[in-house]
Amino acid sequence: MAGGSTRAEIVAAADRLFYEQGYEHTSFADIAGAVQISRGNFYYYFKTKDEILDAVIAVRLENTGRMLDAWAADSAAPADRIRSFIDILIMNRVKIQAHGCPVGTLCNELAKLDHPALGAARALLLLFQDWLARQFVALGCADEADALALHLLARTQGVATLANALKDEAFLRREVGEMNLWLSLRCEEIAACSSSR
Amino acid sequence: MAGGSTRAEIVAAADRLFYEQGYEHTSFADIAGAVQISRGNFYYYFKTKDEILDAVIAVRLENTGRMLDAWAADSAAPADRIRSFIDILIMNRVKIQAHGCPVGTLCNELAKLDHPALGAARALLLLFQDWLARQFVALGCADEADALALHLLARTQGVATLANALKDEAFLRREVGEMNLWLSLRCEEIAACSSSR
DNA sequence: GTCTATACCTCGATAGAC
DNA sequence: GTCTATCGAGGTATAGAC
Repeated sequence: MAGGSTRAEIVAAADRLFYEQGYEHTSFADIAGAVQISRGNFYYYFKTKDEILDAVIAVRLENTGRMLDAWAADSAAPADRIRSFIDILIMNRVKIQAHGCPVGTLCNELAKLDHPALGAARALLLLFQDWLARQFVALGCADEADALALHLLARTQGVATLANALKDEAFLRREVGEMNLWLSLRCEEIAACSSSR
Repeated sequence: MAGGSTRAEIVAAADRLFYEQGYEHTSFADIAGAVQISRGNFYYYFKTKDEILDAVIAVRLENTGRMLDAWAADSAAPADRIRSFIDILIMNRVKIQAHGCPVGTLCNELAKLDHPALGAARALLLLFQDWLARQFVALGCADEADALALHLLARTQGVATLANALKDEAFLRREVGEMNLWLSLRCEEIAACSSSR
């Protein structure tokens, strides 16, 4: 259907522009221009700017869920799955250096604007947290799974923030190495602990 | 002098509002309203919005420098000085949960806007990095001092981002504990290494 | 479903009286 | 040094022709 495709195009363009320029800095004219439609037509699909933000967050939730499913399908071992998560910093290093983490920077901006959609954006973080926590449970750290998930999430956020501010790829790669090392040490501890039982 | 004080008041109000609401979301009317002067008078002190941003960053650089000097004066031991840095997350926890890290969120926003002042904002991060690196050198980790400084800086940024997005004080306190533990382990390693020499 | 035209507001910025 | 008045640009949002 042509209508469904136009709507999807608008959301995709808004998704990209909100990431690259920020939510508030992106105008309807910017989005309409990117999709090559008129502003009037734009309003046929979305009445307010908040509506399109909700749609963008919803589509990001879907895409993130699919990505996590793919990582789970690619690797059976929980440690390898967690490494897939850490490696997004490398995979997306160019965009991260240019625009930061899409999730972290959005939450950041919405918090400043005191925007009601912060709750929805927060769900994106919780999606990652829940998925990571499940991997840590499978790894044998049930007691601290949530804390470990948040710890790793925080470290990736910090690396993304500094990589963006300093445009320092060597730093980014070094920190990814540190995170993988941290994970390996955790795995060794668990192996030692369970074999001594 | 009354003139100098008005200017300082404008910068102080802009500093606070840029932190709380973001740079772009804060209008001249907001700042003028906070200082209780007219918009016209505002332009007597600052011709453009970029000018007041530069002034805010300059005053933040001064204040940060003073804070670092105070920490150095308070503690002779480099490890204790580093702990002073880590503890700002606790000291400023309420504001961090509400508005994030003043430095990180500003760099974030300026990167999205592709704003020329990003370079100046980056100097704020480098001020922290240099100071932390000097403490790590004094601690006996000269070879990796810069990397350790950036690592710690990244972790505080990540904690601030998540604490802001999730409004989770328990997480913030837990991560501060982890960072202090990490520092203690580093100190033990150094002590063991130098005694075995 | 897509367009043009436009209302209405707030923004950054200027001019000039006092 | 402080004010009022105002400009032009650009923002969100609406009305209505096609």
